[in-house]
Amino acid sequence: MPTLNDIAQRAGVSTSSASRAFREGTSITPEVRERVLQAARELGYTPNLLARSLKSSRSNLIGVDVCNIENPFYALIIKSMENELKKHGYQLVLSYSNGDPKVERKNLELFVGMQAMGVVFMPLARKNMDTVRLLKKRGVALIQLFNRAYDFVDTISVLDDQGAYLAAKHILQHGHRQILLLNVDTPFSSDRADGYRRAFQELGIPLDERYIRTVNPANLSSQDVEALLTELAPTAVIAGVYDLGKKFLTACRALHYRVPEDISFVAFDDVEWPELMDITAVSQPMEYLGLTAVRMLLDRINGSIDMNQPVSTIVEPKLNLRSSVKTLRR
Amino acid sequence: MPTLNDIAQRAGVSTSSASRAFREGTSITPEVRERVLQAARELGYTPNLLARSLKSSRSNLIGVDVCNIENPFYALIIKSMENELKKHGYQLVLSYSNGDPKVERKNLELFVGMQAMGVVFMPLARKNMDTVRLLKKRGVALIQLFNRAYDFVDTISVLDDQGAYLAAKHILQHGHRQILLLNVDTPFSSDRADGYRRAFQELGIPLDERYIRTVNPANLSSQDVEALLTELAPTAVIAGVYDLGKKFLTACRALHYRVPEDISFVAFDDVEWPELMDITAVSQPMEYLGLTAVRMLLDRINGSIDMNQPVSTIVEPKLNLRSSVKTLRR
DNA sequence: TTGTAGGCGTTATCAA
DNA sequence: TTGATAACGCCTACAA
Repeated sequence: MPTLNDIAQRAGVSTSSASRAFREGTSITPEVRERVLQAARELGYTPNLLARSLKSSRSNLIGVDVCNIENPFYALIIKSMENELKKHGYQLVLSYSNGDPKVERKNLELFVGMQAMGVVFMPLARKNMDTVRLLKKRGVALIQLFNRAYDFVDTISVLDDQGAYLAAKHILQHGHRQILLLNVDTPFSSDRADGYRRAFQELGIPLDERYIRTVNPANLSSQDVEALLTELAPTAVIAGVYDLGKKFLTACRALHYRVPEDISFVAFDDVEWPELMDITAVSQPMEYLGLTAVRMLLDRINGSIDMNQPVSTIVEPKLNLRSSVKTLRR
Repeated sequence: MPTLNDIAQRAGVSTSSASRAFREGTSITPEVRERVLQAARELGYTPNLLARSLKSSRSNLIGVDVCNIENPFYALIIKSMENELKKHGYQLVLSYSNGDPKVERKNLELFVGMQAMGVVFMPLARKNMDTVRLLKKRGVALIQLFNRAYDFVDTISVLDDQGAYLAAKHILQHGHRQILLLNVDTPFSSDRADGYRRAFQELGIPLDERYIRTVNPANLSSQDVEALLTELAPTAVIAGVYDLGKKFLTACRALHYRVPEDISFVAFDDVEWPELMDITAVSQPMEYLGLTAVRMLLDRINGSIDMNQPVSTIVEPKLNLRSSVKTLRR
């Protein structure tokens, strides 16, 4: 494994000159640089980024902890972040916590150890106060996505209640009254139930709280969903989160319900199948989320934001109208 | 930022003792170790993994370059790899090349620079011979996924022609004859067209080569697919790759074709929507692929495989039967 | 078991 | 512009 020294020797210059040849804006004669680069080519030399980072105390690493990669929604955000980061010379390091706070903690600590200059994570709960504080104290640029779990950390979140509001209103306006909201008990940005209630209120329609069902997507079986559907006999369903939409559709198949003929439906997160299946869905701007996250990180890293107080960006979802909501005559 | 030295001082021991306190299997008095760890806690110290890697020349980094993350299929492989890698103390570093060989090269070079101990990539073409050779020469454990582009590199691939064979046979046995294969021109593991032809041959059914259409998923518009469907009027379609399935379904919507009433369909890659839409699909064992990749990497890294010759693992896909293929009476 | 000293590969400082 | 020298933070003989 050739080192800078080997190159320097072969090129007949000092190590410092060799070092300079590999960096921009260093004072070096073009001729010397070329000689060094030539030697490097011959020996197949590549700068050791570990040593470079150690010396310069700039790792250019950004740690990203994702809670659930199976959701293609997150994949798109990662892609967006990776693209933007690379433009600025940073490298994305990926971890999954699967929503487990203990794993999240491990991952965050690892990022600290790797001297990551920035970290993006998606806290499901406020369970790692010490570790997050440590990151902050270390001066690591920090962003929490979707959930404002730690109030001293920059946040990017989505106005989920607005999504539920749009969905519920849309369905109500099509004449439905028994609208099942499959709500999630994760403490995300804002409670979908609020938006749901707001829609009823605004339209002056009485609300039956039984139709708001808080469930845990991780534990919920398709059978559970089937049971809910038969128990409550809703004419329409809002899936509060991506996975729940899948479970709803699976349950529909088992019960031989057709959408929208037998039951109307609005999905959350418009990726992959809603478009294919012509299903109306609440949509979040994934690329924008990723882009914003990176920008906020870089602003912190470059000190463009020198305030101590945390910044919060809230993004509004929209409703992509398709044909999964039937008009009911009453 | 506290260093090992600071900890040592505070604990009243030497740097080496402090160092030992953080590692397993080192000879150190429990009492001393505790004092060191206590000091670390007080100062919020975390070992600098960069320095550690530099010194020990073990970065524990595994670089993964993905060609297309939008395909949830890849996301699942990444998840599987990340899980397995973490168990063994390695960290996944992620990059996207989007199928661009130039970007792929950049990414591979970056991995070298980061002193990655292993690299997994998905070459679309054999365009980076120099760089891949360099990796190999450097002793980086190397795996190419899906495409045996470089013959001196370990490979994990899927028998794609088998997938196409199973699909075509299944459709033929349901009485179809005009079966459009949307084939891809990426030089993947094995040509789907071969499997398609094999099915016809085996059943002694004459084949019309016009029904094998090699297309480029990246450039192909839904309109193109519509045009193909109207031109050839197939009674069934096999989408050779994930994205093409989506485009097919979109085209169906535009043309008001129903699956399977008006046209039968088999998808490639059984993730996300085929199950929801009750569509028969060729399925690849994603978790197994990821797991195998990691095992092969670790074997190389640990020298369990000390041969020079490359290893190749080929996985067979299966056909998940659902109800998107109609039986034709002829 | 503990401490000392040297070095991993690079960059920064300072003279020349 | 160039080169010698000293770090960056850690690990590891080796000696005590």
